[in-house]
Amino acid sequence: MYIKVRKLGAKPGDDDLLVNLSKKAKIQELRKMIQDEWSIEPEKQRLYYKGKQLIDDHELFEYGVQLNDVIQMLIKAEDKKEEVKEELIKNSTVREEVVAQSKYYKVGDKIDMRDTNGCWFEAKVEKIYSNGDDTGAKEEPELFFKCLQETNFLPVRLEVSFDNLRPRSYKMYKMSELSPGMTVLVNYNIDESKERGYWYDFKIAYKFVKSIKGTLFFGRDRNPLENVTVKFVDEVLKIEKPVLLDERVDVKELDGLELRKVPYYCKKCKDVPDKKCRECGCRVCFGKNNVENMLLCDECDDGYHIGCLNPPLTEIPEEEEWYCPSCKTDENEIVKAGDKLKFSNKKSKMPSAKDGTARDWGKGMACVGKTKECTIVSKDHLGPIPGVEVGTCWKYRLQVAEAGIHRPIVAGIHGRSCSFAYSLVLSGGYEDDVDNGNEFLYTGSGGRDLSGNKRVSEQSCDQTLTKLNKALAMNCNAKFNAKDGAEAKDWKGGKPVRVVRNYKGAKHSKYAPTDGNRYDGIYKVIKYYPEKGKSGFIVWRYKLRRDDPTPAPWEEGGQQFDMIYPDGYLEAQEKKGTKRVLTDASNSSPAPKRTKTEVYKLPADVKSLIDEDTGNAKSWKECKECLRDGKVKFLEKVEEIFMCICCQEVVHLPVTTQCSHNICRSCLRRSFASDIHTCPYCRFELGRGYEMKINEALTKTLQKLFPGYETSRD
DNA sequence: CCATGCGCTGAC
DNA sequence: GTCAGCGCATGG
Repeated sequence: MYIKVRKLGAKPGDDDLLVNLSKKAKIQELRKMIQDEWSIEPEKQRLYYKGKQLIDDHELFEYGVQLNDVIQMLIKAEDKKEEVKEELIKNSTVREEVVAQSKYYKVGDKIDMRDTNGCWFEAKVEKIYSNGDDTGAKEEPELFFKCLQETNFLPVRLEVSFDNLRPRSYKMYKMSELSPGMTVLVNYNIDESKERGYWYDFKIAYKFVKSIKGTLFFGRDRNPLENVTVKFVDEVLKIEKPVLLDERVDVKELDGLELRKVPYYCKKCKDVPDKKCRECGCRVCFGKNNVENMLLCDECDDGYHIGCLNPPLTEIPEEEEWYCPSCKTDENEIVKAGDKLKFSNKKSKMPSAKDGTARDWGKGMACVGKTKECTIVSKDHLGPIPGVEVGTCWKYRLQVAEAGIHRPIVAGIHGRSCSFAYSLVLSGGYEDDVDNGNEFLYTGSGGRDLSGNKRVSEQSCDQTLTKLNKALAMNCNAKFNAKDGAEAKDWKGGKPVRVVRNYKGAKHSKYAPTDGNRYDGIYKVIKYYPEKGKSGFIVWRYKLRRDDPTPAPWEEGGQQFDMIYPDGYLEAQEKKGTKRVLTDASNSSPAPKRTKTEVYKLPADVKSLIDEDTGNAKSWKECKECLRDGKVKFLEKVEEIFMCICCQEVVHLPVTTQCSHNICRSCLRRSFASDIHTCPYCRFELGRGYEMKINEALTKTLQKLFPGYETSRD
């Protein structure tokens, strides 16, 4: 498995260290590799993953580190005093606190406070005290300020020194007011410079027409990060200096000032208020309301309304720690927060946890998990996946799953016995398959002895028409018959099945790709019947025939695209290659060629439709900027731009409002609470009895761009 | 929770 | 080339 190490503040991809490690590797092994490559002693490496500091003697696996994940590294400062200071900023001390007075701040003040990453957060002063320690601040070095973050979500309480505190910024600069040399407060994302991030101090070096470039200060030591381009130039704030209480003038602007934008707390629901969310909402009711009565599990971080618990609680429990019903079961194993990592019950029960396994399972691609998930359509979506073309090739099944084409990683059929089959893979794993390209005979699953933790085996008993076999039978446009099977009179009326061919099918089929997995389009079940297979046991057989407007890859006009590899895979292979050359001069296999991205040219019909859609001229302009990055990137952008704010999917029968927002008509209708209709996105008043006119041009464009768009909903 | 599964690769 | 046997995703 390969992962990346990135110095805190480095640009993604710029100076990332790609390391090939087993997921069962210990943290010290990772440190050793960092030392070898970057000459940074292990003691000086502070490694972070998902907010946890990585500790020696634990495996990457235990922290849940996955393929291509990024480990952040902060290089520890030489100075011991600095560390003490950091601790002071971070944790409250248990020593006696004496209430104290500040010349600059009083309790209740709206301020900005800086955390150890150098990010400024809106907060209020809760308490000012001294405990005899020196905080190292220039002014009022003896004082500690206990501040509570102001946020719509879960507030953090920090105790900061004078230097990490200042009056709340409120003045928004106009572009014309900015000039080189100014130090301002900006929004920036250190990991993904194009995304929204947190708020940092920033010194302007250059000013361009629509952007500013300069130095960003981040981290505890205000490390300068040069050549940073700020994306959110409309949100640049003036930094306020501390003012003596005697000289203070009240700032009216602070009343009713909205909180500054920060990255979504929840990427799933994009923080849309009142939208129920199973990610960030209560685990029982999915509601996000009533946050003050929501308990967070100290183990899994999931939230629960006290009233939703069984039995419900009437008030927040006194104890500092609380564990949710699903984590509480292994109480004796729970380790205090900040203490060593807890060994999860599940992981300790896995076969690899036992000694005696000679083989290291964590190295290759055999046991890695998904790093992406297809959310364009739901898991039970029938038909093509918008944006995925016939002829698309992926190296691994895992990627096919991530693309949403065929979700299981091993199983050949994806479906639900209570509905239909959605997709299948022809991989030559069953001896009774017969592949003639436009038509093939597929074999059901089961009838095999999988004991001994196996995934495949030879047939050893009769198959039944249940589970996945039943699901695939349901696609056939005929009355379900679990005894004799059935045949469709009108086969095209059956439910669509996405079909993938795997290179292993080449054993018996000339239609299989030479490598990887290829999406071959939509097929339908003509008939299904039980029959004695080559093994002598009964298998269920399914006859499928292609029903897809796009020519198949083997037909005239059909296409087969360049192989898609997992992110970072080729780089990792390349690296392995060079390593081998260094140690063993005999072998120098060239690294696989990278595929060049080809500029995508819009088809003429799409182009004119886009021109017709004047209401979205600005949005389309933004999308078109991605054309040079290729078709995939362009479509991703279109998806992003034209996502409905209510249902989080590509807008369906969209209405374009006067305020230039696109919302599904059904979503818009649902959002109207009173006679006065407002835009659910920006609250712009659309007027009484607003006529929800569908944007025809946009609808048609989306249909053209995403095959299957029409059927992708309802 | 448990059962299922047309992948994947190191070891032999 | 063959094959044992792992974590993972998914459904029930």
